[in-house]
Amino acid sequence: MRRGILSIVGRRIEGLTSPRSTLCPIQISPRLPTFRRRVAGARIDSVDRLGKRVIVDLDTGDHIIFEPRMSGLVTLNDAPNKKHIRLVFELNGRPHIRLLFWNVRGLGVVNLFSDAEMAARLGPHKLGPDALDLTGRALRRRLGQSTRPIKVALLDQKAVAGIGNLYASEILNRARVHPQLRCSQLSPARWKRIAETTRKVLTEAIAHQGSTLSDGTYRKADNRPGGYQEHHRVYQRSGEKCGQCKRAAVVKIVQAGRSTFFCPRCQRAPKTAY
DNA sequence: CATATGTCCTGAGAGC
DNA sequence: TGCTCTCAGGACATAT
Repeated sequence: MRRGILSIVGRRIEGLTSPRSTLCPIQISPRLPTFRRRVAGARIDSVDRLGKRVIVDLDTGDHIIFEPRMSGLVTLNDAPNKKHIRLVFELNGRPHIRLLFWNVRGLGVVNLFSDAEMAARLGPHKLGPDALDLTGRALRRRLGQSTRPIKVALLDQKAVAGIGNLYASEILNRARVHPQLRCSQLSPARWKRIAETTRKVLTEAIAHQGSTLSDGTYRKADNRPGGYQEHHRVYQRSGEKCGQCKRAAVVKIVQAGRSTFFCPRCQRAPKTAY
């Protein structure tokens, strides 16, 4: 998502509009008139990613924080449909481009933060290390004492930033760790394997430009579907053969109100410390 | 403090 | 242009 919009760097924001919509408004802070005033004329210095957020840094010292969340996108010029385009940033220069915030369910959030607000809201005590930089040591330090199931804990952005529900199941399947194991049961070697697998799975997913699921909402910046869903070994594959061992059937359970998919053959629950 | 649960929202799909 | 129901899930608020 970040790569797809890199061409906005160097442009200035000429306008910001929210298309008229009968849908619920996205959460935007500060409110649109203030937001618009603060970004008007600002030059875009860089585009970063932090966990699941896309961060646009302005020469005014402000930062636009996009949180597309589920079924949301930050994209250029074109979106899966017009109906769910929530914000349009008009940029100067040629060719003409517009930065779009597209969001189906209205769960997306857009914030405008100063440097100080960035540190307070997205600093290290608010957000764990990015999943692509994850080490077994860091993961164990943050979660090793927890009594939570490992799958639930992996979704905690304060422990590690960037793992969503889909990838938590895929990571544990590849690491061969049962999702219901408590964090405190896991050995250092196991934490190391989970961290390595996290980096691997997310790197592959990014290389394939993400996963477009059955609802078709996730798209690359050019509005074409991602390809990683073809590589899912367990996610949304209940009853099908596990993509890893190709023998046992994938099982779906619910943890903390979220679906978890796993392979009972690859991911056995050990009887002793693990 | 740690952990668990409810809540927000729209659209897809199942079942009748 | 059938209707109703369930489910999907990030992050936060609230409860325990």
